[in-house]
Amino acid sequence: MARAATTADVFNAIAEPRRRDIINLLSDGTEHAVGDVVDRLQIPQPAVSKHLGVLRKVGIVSVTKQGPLRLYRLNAQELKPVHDWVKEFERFWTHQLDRIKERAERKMREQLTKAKEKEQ
Amino acid sequence: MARAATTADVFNAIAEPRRRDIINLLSDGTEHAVGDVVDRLQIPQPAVSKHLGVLRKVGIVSVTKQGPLRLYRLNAQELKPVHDWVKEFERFWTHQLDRIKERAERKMREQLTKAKEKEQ
DNA sequence: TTGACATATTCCGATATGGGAATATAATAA
DNA sequence: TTATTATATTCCCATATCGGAATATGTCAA
Repeated sequence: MARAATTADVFNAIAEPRRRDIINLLSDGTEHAVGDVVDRLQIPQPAVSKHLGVLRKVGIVSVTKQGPLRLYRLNAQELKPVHDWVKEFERFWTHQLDRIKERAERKMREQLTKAKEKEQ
Repeated sequence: MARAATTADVFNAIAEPRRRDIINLLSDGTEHAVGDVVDRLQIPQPAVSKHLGVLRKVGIVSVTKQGPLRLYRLNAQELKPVHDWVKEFERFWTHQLDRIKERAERKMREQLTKAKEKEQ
């Protein structure tokens, strides 16, 4: 077997930087025509259409037709599995911050102690 | 150009389900030998070595040698970029929950109102 | 119908993949 | 040294990729 298809799941779909760019652009919650994405991200139109096709296949975006335009909108909740998975690791860098904070506080207490000692 | 290498960045590296499984296994913070991963995840040893190689290349895991064993440990902070990116979309499902909560609360207030009306 | 515009699709080529099987390498013990 | 155990690497294959270029499709207006 080869590498999983980009349309296999959300994790594969968002591996592409340009697709994340597109998602970011759509994250304002409004509908965007393909040409809009092309203009704003400076990506050739066929590439945009293809990327949107991948995102649509995994449900991250949905389309509605309006005349000759195709309006894409974000279905952000499809990203929740990614969030849920990576959230488990939040503690690793949060705790790191805690440790930094603790060290800073200890230092401050030490400073206070020193100052008090001087007073006497 | 073809699809980006799995070692191109964290997003590509974690697209593989088995690699996420390995990351999950290592998330206890302790060191694990390759054979341990093989036993627990029931993945052939060469596959595990290859996946760990990808994860090492992007910095998600690091190795130390201990006799014939290679002990792998997680560098979870490397997952922060993923967390940071996807966190932006948290509001989409959080707000959804808020709406559900609001509806539930409104319903409860209505119930209370009805009960009061009955009292009189 | 014809033309103009918006978008999708197809074809191409270069590339990397992940799995399996076999094999190589490394460390240690007997 | 040799055997054993742990792990990494190599080779092969089927497959899917993304980008670019060209082209097809669809919608509307004149």
